[in-house]
Amino acid sequence: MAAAGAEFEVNAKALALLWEPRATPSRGPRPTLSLEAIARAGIEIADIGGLAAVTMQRVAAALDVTKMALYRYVPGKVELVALMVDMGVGEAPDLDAVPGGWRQRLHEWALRMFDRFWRHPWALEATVGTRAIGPNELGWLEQGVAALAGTGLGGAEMLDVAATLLGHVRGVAQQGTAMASGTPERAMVTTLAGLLRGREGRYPAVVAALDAAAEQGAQDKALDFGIARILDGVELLIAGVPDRTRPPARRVRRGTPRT
Amino acid sequence: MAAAGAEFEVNAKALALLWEPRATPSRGPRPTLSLEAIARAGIEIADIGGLAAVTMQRVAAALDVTKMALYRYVPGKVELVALMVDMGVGEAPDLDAVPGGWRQRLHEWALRMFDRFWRHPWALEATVGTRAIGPNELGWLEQGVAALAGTGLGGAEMLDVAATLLGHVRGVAQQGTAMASGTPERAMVTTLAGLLRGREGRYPAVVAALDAAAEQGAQDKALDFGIARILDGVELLIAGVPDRTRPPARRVRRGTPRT
DNA sequence: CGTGTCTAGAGTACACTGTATCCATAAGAC
DNA sequence: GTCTTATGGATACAGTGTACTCTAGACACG
Repeated sequence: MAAAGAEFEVNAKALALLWEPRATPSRGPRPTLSLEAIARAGIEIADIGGLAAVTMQRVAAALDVTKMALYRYVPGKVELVALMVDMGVGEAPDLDAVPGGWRQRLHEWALRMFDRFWRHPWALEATVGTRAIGPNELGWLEQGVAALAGTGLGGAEMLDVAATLLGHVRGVAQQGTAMASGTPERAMVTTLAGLLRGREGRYPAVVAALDAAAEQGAQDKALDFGIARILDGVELLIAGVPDRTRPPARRVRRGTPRT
Repeated sequence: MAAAGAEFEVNAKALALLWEPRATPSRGPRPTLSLEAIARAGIEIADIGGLAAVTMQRVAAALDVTKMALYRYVPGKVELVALMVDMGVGEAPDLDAVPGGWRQRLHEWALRMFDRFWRHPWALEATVGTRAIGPNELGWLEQGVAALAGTGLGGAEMLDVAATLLGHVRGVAQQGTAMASGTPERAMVTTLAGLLRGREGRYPAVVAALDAAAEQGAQDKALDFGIARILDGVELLIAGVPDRTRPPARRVRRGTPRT
C-alpha cells in the first residue's frame, strides 16, 4: 500500500490538471493560451507523427510561443500527454439511443472506442503503464458498465466484461495502426507473410492459417469477430449456461436477464 | 502499399538483428560483449525502472563499457529494445504436454503469456506501434494457432482467436502492472475508488459496480473471467452454434470438432 | 491616479539522450 | 613482420525536458 501511495503521488499533478478546474488569476498579464489549445496542438502533432513527435518545443512552435511558456499551463510533458489522451478519447457516447439491448449497446460501445483509437493511434502508446485517468476516459467505462445494468451480472463481472472488450479493441487497433495499411487484418497478414518468408518450416501452423485465410478471401473482420466471441461468452454467462471449465453448480442465476 | 514498404524499410535493422545470425569477424580485437549480455542488461534495468529507464548510458554502465561501445553490437536503441522484447517473452511453451483439448491448451497459453507480461511489464510499452517481431514472439503465435488446429476454424479465425486472447491478456496485465499492487482486480478497484471520491453522482454505474464488487468480496479473477468468456464464445463457434447477431445459415460445419 | 503585487512569456542554463565520427589499440590473415 | 580489420574510448552535436531569472503587462487596492 505504501507503493500504491507513492504511485498516487506521482500522478497528483496530472489528476489535478484533469479533474480540478483551473484557477483564473485576478492579476497579471492575460494568458494567450489555454489548456484546450495546448492539448489540441499536441493532438495534431501526434496524429501526424506519433507520440514521439510531441515535444514541448513542437507544441510551443505550433502555438507561436517558446516552450517554457507551456509550463505556465501544464506542469510537465507527462501531464500534457494525459490531457491529450482525455481530449482524444472524447466524451463517451450515449448508448441509450442504441436500439436493442445490452448486447447491441456493448457492441456499439466497442466499435466507437475502436474508432477513437483508429483516429488517434498514439493514444495506444499513451495509455500504457502508470498514468492518470481523466473524466472522459472514466465516462467511457461508465457507459460500458451502464449498458450491462440489469443483466444480473455482478459488479466485478461488469467491470471485467468492459475490460475484456477494451483489451480486444486495443489489440485490434494496435495491430491495424502498426502498419499504415488499410485494415487490421491486412496488417497482420502482411506482417506475418514477410516474416515467414524462408522460415515456413519453423511455423507450420501460422503458415497454414495464413494460406487458409488467403483461400477464404480474408474477408474476416477481426474486430467484429472478437467482439462477437466475447459477447457470445457473456451472453452464456448471463443466461446462466455454465462455461465448460467449471462445474454446473458454480453460478446461481436470479430471474430472467433482459436483452 | 508504398507506405507499407516504407514501414518495412524502417524496421530492417531490427529484423536483421532478430532473425539473422551475427557475423563472427575473423580479425580484430575479441569482443567483450554479446548481444545476449546487452539485451539482458537492458531487461534488468527495465524490470526495475520501466522502459524509460533503459538508456544506452545505463546499459553500458551495467556492462562496464562506454555507451558508444554498444553500437558495435546494435544499430540503435530501437533495435536493442526489439531484442529485449524477444528475449523477454522467451520461447513459447510446448502445449502438446497440456492435458485436454484445444480449450485447455489455449487457456494455458494465455496464462503463460500473462506471466511473461507480469514479469516484464515494460514489454507492454515496448510492443505498441510499429516494430519488428522476433522469432520468440512469432513462436508464441505459432503455439496459439497450433492449439486450434483441427477445430474446424478457418485460418483467419484461428489468427483472430489468438489475437483476441492476446488483447485480453495485455489489457489485464496492463491494468495490473500500472499500479504496483498485488492483482489486476485490486489495481482497478483502487484506481477507480480514488477517482470517484466526491464524483459519485457523475458515474453511477461504475460506483454501483464497485460497491457490488466490494460486497461480493471481489474474488473475481479478471484474467480467468475474460479468458473463459472468450473461450466460451469460441466454443460456440466451433460447435456451430450461431452467435446471436447473425442468421443461422451463416456458418456450415463440417464434421465433429475434437476437444 | 499611483503604487504595489502578481503573473505571463522570454531568455538562459543544465543534465541527459541518442548517435555520428575519429583515434588508438588489439587481434587475426597472409 | 606487415597489413587489414574490428573493438572500445573519446569527442562532438542536435535535441529533450525542466529549473530559474528577468522583464513587462495587468489587476488590486488605497
